[in-house]
Amino acid sequence: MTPSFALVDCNNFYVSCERVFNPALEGWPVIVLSNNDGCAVARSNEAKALGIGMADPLYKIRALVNTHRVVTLSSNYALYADMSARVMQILEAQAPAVEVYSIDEAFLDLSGFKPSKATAFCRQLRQTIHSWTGIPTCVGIGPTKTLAKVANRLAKKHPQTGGVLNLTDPALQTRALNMTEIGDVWGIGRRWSKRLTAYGITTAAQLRGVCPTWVRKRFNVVLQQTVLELQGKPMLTMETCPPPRKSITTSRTFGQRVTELEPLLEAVATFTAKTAEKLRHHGLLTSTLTVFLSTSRFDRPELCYQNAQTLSLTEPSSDTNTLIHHAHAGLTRIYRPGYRYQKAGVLLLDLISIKSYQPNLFTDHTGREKSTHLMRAMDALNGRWGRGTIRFGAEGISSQPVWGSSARRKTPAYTTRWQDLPTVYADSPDQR
DNA sequence: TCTGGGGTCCTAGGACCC
DNA sequence: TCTGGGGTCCTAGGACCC
Repeated sequence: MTPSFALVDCNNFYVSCERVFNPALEGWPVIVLSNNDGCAVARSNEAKALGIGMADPLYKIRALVNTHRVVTLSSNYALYADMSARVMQILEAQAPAVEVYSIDEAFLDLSGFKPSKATAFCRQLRQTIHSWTGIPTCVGIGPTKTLAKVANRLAKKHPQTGGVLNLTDPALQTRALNMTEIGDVWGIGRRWSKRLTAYGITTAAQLRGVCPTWVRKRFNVVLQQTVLELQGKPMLTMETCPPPRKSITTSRTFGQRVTELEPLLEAVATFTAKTAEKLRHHGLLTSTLTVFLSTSRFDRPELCYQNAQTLSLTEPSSDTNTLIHHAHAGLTRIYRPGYRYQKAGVLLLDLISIKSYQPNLFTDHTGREKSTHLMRAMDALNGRWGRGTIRFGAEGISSQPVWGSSARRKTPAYTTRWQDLPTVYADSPDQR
């Protein structure tokens, strides 16, 4: 059976989610900002057409935003995560095998399909997703994941494809690869793009033509795989069940610079609590915690400082209290007065499943049991009434701490919080 | 003044061991 | 003055992804 992959990718995903609940945004240039309203992380086609680039800092595009009345929104991850789940649910129900690749993308295994059937199936799927969720998508089809990616990119770029492009045909493949710049190939970032260009390789078609062994020697196995995939030899397979996580982290840029240790301890406690919650949610335990803090990398070198401290736990744990203690110990060691800190975070490593945990001779069984009950109760309460309803004193009690991120234009959590449920009127506005 | 967050994988080099 | 070799493990840094 010839392998065939489809890549379903939501168009301008975050912006599309916002538009579902605010159709007035349709046709307008819209951008969604990163945490702290720092950079543009999603752009509508109109915003792209104005020249707003991915991850452009807001302060640099301020003039453009004002002149063209670009709508700027803070990111609303609760909404995007929920909308993503709805899209994926449709795929799971309709496609033979699905690999959720990111919040807005999934690979499908279409190996059983004839090429024309695959295209028709994807057109139908696209339509279903749109009418059931309001989210527009594009689909690329190819004999390898990398070629499906190429196809998807072209489907997005060229409306005449009707949102679906099938690159099963070799002649079409060549045409497509000739139209694709080297930096637009999946797996080729800015650095490699530059190095390849220095060798005179500037298109995907040229990259397909180079000797894989040469690439292996000059670059690495990852890029060699990319070459083979472009040649139509599948190196990457479907990963329908996600591999176990290796790390979990929470970090934030502060809304304003922080100089004192006190608020940093509070911020790090909050990040630790959040990370521990994720850890428990995944049924995992950690035995290594890293805490880090830094000034801005854009500061003058003499004002820059960054450091991290890694601590080992005597026993694997997912207890917020224990983890906060370690994080605080680490932070106190790396904190230096006199700097204007911009960011801090917590990283949990050496994760094991709670099922494979083995107590040792010195394990405090009563203590562990108590902790499990306490954490379970906390998670239940916060799940029911919202995150932070019940928290550790170390996290602070202010609803607007000095280190807090700013998110000035956040839309409601339309689909995940009862109070935020949108109201729909059957009559016309002037009758209200 | 203002510049995101959360991941994975590969490689080179050092430490250590026999 | 001459000063082995091979294997493994760990870590930091660099590259990529969305």
